[in-house]
Amino acid sequence: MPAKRKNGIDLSSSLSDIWKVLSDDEREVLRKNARIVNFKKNELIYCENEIPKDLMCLFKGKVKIFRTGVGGRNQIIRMIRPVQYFGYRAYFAHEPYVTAAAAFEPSTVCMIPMEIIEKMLLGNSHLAMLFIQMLSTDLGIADQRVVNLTQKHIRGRLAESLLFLKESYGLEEDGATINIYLAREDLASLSNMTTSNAIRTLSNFVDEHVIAIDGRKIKIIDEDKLRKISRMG
Amino acid sequence: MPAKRKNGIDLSSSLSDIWKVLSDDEREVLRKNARIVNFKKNELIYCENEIPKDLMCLFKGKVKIFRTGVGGRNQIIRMIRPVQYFGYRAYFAHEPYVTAAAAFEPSTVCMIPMEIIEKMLLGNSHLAMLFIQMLSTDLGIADQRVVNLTQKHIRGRLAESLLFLKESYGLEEDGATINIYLAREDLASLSNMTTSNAIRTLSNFVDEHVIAIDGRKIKIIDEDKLRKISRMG
DNA sequence: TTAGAACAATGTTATATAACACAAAAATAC
DNA sequence: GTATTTTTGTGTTATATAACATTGTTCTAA
Repeated sequence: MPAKRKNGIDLSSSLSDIWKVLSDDEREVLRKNARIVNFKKNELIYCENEIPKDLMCLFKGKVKIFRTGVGGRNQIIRMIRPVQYFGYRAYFAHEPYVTAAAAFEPSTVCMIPMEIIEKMLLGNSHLAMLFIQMLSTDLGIADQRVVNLTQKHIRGRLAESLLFLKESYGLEEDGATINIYLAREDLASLSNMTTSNAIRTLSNFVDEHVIAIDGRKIKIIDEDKLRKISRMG
Repeated sequence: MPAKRKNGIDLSSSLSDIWKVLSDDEREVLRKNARIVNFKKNELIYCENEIPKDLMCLFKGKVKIFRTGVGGRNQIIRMIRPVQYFGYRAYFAHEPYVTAAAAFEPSTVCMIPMEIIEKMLLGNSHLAMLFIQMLSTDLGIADQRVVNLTQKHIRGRLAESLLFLKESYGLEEDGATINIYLAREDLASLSNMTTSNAIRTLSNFVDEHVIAIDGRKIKIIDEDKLRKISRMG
């Protein structure tokens, strides 16, 4: 039996991870309570200090989780790709959001009230394990990120970001172009540097034949070298 | 009925958070499977790349979770106080440890095999919620830490660390001395700076009458000023 | 009690990176 | 299609912080 559709989107295939561990009754509850929301490019999905209300699942598009630091300088904390969940951490910690989320490009997000999820969690321990696993993975990434961002030099940080983008969003048909187009400013706030330095370092990489750039398209020419730069700094 | 004792330690009062959400049967399982291990000052509790096996609960002492970064430079990621749990994240993420843990001072740790905990989790969703909450809180802290460590200047980072130590370990009877004595080197690797700079900045704070130092004892003289420095950088 | 190591303090130099300024190119609006 | 804003690119300067060197101090051990 195919799942009911909302705005032409098949919930059962899109919410895959969660869907798998649910009973028919639980699935019906989700169907009834899920909202599908579309966001324009650069539109805010939630913002700092807001009270978290929904579990969000990115169906389509690309989303950045970021935080405004000293002197209004933004720092990208995490990036979300389809089909990943986000927005639930603060609810579980009983805090307002400490980050904000915005769509990089036109995006479709499925929202399910956290109260529903929380109730479901108490009756379905496999669902709980899923959240424990996601949180544990993210915390491990955050722990490593702290060290990478603070100890590596500019070149190493930018190289790492490029590799991270490749892992996250993959390559285009040519097998080289990273499948996400970021402004230099976003690349900078992902790599903890100023925009000027992102631009400069990117140019250096081009001179060294590690990458090629065409506007916002970045082609990885020599991945080994990029990895070496990322490791060494 | 009082809980059985192991090496003179009362499990039921020490494992408080977890204990509360367990049934009598589950408590009995923990009693049977818990080991109490003592660690000397500076002794390693677990190390990087090791396979995680136990949930650990610090009963007595102080523990640092750290990571070896570029060029062997250590970075303290988290600090543990009694009665906090640690060592479980990597197991849930199905990874080897990305961090190491060491005792700052003579410490007593209760260890419970993660297999036991995982099984218990599937049958007790309140226990699962507890882990979800702990992980969510830690992830929020990590997210904020990334921004603080990368964007604040040395003075701000050190001030923040001192405040953090005060919040975590409290003050002594005099109402001013921070209740943990760290080497300058540890203070540095907690604040992402070199040992020299930790020493220098500490001396500056003394000159400015923000703190007073006597060896490794740090007395907070002007907390407001310290907060201001932490905010501004 | 002395020898040796670990730790703390301080000054000097080197350097990575931010900050600033400006020009060119591209995107967007009118 | 021109005007205006945003983004990208590049050179210059300033500065925060690491790196290094040296000395004094405290702790540890034989």
